[in-house]
Amino acid sequence: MSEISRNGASGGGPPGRIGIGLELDDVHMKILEILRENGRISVAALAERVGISRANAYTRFEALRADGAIKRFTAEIDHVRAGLGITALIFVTVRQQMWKQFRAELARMPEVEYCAITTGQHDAMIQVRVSDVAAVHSMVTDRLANIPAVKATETVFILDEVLRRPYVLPSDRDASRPVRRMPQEAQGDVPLGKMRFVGAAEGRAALRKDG
Amino acid sequence: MSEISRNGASGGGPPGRIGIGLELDDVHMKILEILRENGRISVAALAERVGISRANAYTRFEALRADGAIKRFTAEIDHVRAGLGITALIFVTVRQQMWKQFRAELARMPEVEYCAITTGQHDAMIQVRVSDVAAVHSMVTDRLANIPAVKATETVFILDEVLRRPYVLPSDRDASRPVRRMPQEAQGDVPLGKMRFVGAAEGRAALRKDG
DNA sequence: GTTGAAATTAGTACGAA
DNA sequence: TTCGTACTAATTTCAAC
Repeated sequence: MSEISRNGASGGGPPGRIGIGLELDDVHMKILEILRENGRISVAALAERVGISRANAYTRFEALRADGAIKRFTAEIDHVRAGLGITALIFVTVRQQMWKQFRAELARMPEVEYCAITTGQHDAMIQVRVSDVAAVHSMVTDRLANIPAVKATETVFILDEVLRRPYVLPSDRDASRPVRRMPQEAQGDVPLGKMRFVGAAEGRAALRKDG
Repeated sequence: MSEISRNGASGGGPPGRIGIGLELDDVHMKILEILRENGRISVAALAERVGISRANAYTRFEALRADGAIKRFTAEIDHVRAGLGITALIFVTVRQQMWKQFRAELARMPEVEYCAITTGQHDAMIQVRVSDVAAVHSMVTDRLANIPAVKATETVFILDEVLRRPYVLPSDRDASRPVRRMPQEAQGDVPLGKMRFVGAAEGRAALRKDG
């Protein structure tokens, strides 16, 4: 089990603490970027790449860890090689006032790699990795459907994972959005009809409170 | 850019090689599990936890890396702390025969953390992390809508990331599915109406070929 | 916040089981 | 293959600046 808090905030920090604990400067950001692409780099090498002293690098490294800005270090596994060749997304509609139960049941399903609460038609999206399609079917019909909190599910299979980036930081964003434009002038000749934003369903705002 | 191949297979291996390069035994699996929860553990400590010699651990560690079973080591960042507090899922319908262009454009969008091709109503799901909701709007209307390959989009926001596990390996699965049951007897008194599996749309099978 | 030197640990090589 | 040991290189810690 590894529950992470609202939008990932205060991952490793002391529970109950709200707000920022550490003001992240450019050097912190650079450290995070490097650690995202190489989580096993030594702090000494990190210091050299960032252009700071080793002691400084150790201090900042520990601060980032303690603050929760770095949640954990992990190895990305090739699931196919590991015997889990099937990935599926299951969109779940959850009965109101039953989120606590839903989350508890999720914790008991090791096949679930990721779960997010979303706006839109469904309430949650879970990503599962299993060895074969039969296991997806079993997962949905045996386990999910038996949870009273689950009102309905919709399952799609992932045919290909095109992209998985560890480089998502504000410094990347700046490069792609050098100028902040007004939506009106930016849209120009774009056919707006092909876009759709889906907000939360009625009464959804209350759903997070009892989770 | 970090393109990963079909369902993540042969991630770091030599291109063009098909099939398994390394038979993964229980010891390999145990190593993968430990590295998923602690990507910065020393090989010496790894050897001790697995119960093998250091030399053996180094050999296996390198083999897993070279084989591509371990794709990379990375630090999981708290995106809120890093200034990217908004996460959204954008479901994209892609015009057939234009996947190559779509993928090329994706590579130029640093906000995109993950992209998968799926069955179901839409063709792809992309996950983006940005600093504010305006950036999502800008992303969808300015950038995605201007891609000819994009026929339509549907955007939902992630309100909370409940779970992100690094423990998805067959050994977990075995614990949760100790007995392989037939679907019929397994379903029992489950209301089947609430589940829905969504296959690929017509003509979708051809989509991956020109990607 | 930086540098440098001591203590510790990591990584490599190689022979034996 | 795997293990154990010895050897070399690098990292981390700590102290002074």
